[in-house]
Amino acid sequence: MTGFRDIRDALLARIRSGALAPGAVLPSEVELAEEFGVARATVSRAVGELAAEGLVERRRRAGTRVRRAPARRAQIDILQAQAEIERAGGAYSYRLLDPDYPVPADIAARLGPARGLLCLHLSDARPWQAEERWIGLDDMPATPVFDQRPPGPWLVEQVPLTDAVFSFEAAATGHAVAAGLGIRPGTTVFVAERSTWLDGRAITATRLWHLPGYRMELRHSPGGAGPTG
Amino acid sequence: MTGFRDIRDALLARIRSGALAPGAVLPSEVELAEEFGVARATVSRAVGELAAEGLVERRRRAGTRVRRAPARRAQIDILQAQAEIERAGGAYSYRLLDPDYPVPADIAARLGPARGLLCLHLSDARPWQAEERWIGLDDMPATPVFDQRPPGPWLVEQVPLTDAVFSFEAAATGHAVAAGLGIRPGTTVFVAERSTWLDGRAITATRLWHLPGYRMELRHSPGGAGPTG
DNA sequence: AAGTGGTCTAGACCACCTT
DNA sequence: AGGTGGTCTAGACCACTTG
Repeated sequence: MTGFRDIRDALLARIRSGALAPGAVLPSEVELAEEFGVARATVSRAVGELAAEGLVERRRRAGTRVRRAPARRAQIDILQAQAEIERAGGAYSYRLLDPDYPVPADIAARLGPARGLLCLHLSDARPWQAEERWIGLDDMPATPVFDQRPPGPWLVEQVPLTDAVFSFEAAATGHAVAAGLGIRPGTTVFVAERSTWLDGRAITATRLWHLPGYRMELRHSPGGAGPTG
Repeated sequence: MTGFRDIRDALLARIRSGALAPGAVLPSEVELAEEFGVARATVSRAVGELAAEGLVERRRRAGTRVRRAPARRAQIDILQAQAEIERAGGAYSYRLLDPDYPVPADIAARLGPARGLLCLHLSDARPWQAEERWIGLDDMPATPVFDQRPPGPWLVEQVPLTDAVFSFEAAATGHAVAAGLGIRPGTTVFVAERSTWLDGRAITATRLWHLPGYRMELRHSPGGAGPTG
């Protein structure tokens, strides 16, 4: 039996091989349905997946075209520190470094009155990631002390689903962060920042400072199958 | 009329409000179809989107549950330098720095015999990004000189769709890259690396070196609507 | 004006997994 | 064993946009 995956993969193969070159128009859904001997809805789902991945572009009346500059669209799963450490085979531990961490101006502008803290995620008792965390005080239930458990999981439970803005950069560590990580202050490292929004209001912001040499990796596979190598 | 988006958004609101707490089981598709007065396929599409975003987990017979640790899954669109510069309002230009750039061992291990080059992407005639590029020589049509046009678009046309592995890190610039960017050698900057694979064979690899202060930003919105703030 | 994709319906069968 | 999600069908109507 022919499923929507078969059709999606067949079209993907045509694109890869060049049979459907960038800019080319695909046969219409009706034509593809006849060719593959399936209902139009099945074709629609197959082509819809290719469109969601940015490989083709669909427009009513104009039809479906292979994109000339395919969006290299990758999905990242942002893991909590504990999950990432344990996936790498390390034993996770946690330490609160500063329960009353200052709130910089740019964060205050976003969050309004906020509480700051600095904590450390360790792998096999070695520092692995320093977390600056700021939590807005509006409309937020009384926050725990976070001296035993990290703030991330608690926040996820309080506000399970939110919008987020991520940014990644190379930035120089301040004194507190460097001391926590055990590196020289001013060392430039990889920083991942996340701001979390609910209904247009910022709720919490976090900056995650990694050790020198850290890499964030992600994979992208059009069509779903993972890279072999 | 009730569409699948309405149902998706209604369920999302229940999850956000806590009416459907983490771990809770959603009503079955049949029940939701009755509640909203739509066909089961419509409910299925709505819940399917939430599942694709990692907000709920579906299992046959067991039903659909709200994930306890929601995957914060974000989609990145990796832009070509020219597109990113022009989107930021700059005038794009290109310069080839070294048509015979050395191939480091780790790249050679992946690509086999390869050609290397170093080039520069400029915004308003100021260096913006240095690109180290290596192209495998197997099964690749004769490569142009790349003295006028960047290699990225040419490769996209040759091999429109490929798997890719991305990585991001903070790394120290070498002499050639630093000279191209006009910064001090050894400066640690944000680096984005991409390896491109086709059918398990590496085709090309690239390392993109940015200026100090560069940030890569991306947004994530469960359900599709963008963050308001 | 006409043809394309976008969506929905009502029904059906199946694979899978929990009970 | 039975209920759940997963998928497909055949048909329909609609929105859009191009020619």
